[in-house]
Amino acid sequence: MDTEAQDFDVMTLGCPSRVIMQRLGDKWTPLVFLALKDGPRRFSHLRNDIGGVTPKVLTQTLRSLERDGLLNRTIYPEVPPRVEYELTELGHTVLGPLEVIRAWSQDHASLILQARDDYDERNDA
Amino acid sequence: MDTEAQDFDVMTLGCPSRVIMQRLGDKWTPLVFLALKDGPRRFSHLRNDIGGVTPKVLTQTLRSLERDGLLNRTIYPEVPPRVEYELTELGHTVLGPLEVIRAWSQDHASLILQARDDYDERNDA
DNA sequence: CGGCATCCTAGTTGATACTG
DNA sequence: CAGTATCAACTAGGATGCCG
Repeated sequence: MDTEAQDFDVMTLGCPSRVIMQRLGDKWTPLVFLALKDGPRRFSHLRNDIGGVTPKVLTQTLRSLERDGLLNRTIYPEVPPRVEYELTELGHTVLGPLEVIRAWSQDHASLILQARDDYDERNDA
Repeated sequence: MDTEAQDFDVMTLGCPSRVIMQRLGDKWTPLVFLALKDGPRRFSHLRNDIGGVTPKVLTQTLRSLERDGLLNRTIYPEVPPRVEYELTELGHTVLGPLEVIRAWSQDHASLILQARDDYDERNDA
């Protein structure tokens, strides 16, 4: 079958692709992806990797991503319990785009910080 | 001069680069960038291009981006007033990363939508 | 035309404590 | 260990109306 995916346009109000894009950009999603890029990780591992995340919010984020088919959650019936999260095939395809954003952010952070200082100085000094 | 930019790590709580990344991912920022990619645009033009944005939020977004040095605001002293927004050089460098995200979102929207349906059906039908 | 001021709501985030 | 429950902000976002 052909793609016909170009009905989607993020500029249009209510277009699903816009919601998708927003999910990618939310506060914790990119960080979860980056934490999972090298393979499966346990809950507590993720919590440690992602500075400042609380268990509740981490759970929420993971659930959303699981729902969207971007990662899998595997429960190992052991004592103590073990749960692993792993990117799906679809999830792996986001890694590239996200890395680009991450790189840009890290590379230009100091420039932007300075632009802010300049702006603030000009406008209320 | 050398880069020394690698002090920044989005995984670290409080790292500025994380804030930057979040700004890129907020609700309207990417859409503003995409609306400005082909050159300067007026306020009302942007408002029309970006489905669902209110004037207040558009203004807020534009101000933030101006403060971050990503776009310039030019006032033409005419009657009626004309104000144009244009990406700065720095602003143009985000366009690439953002287009990648946009493309991914539009290309995979239907897959994700379906994953959601499947998930919801499995879990509460 | 291009905003700003005001008020308001509704969803998100967070701190803390507790459980299977 | 891997969450859930509860409660308390917080604040982004929206509706409306006025001004230079």
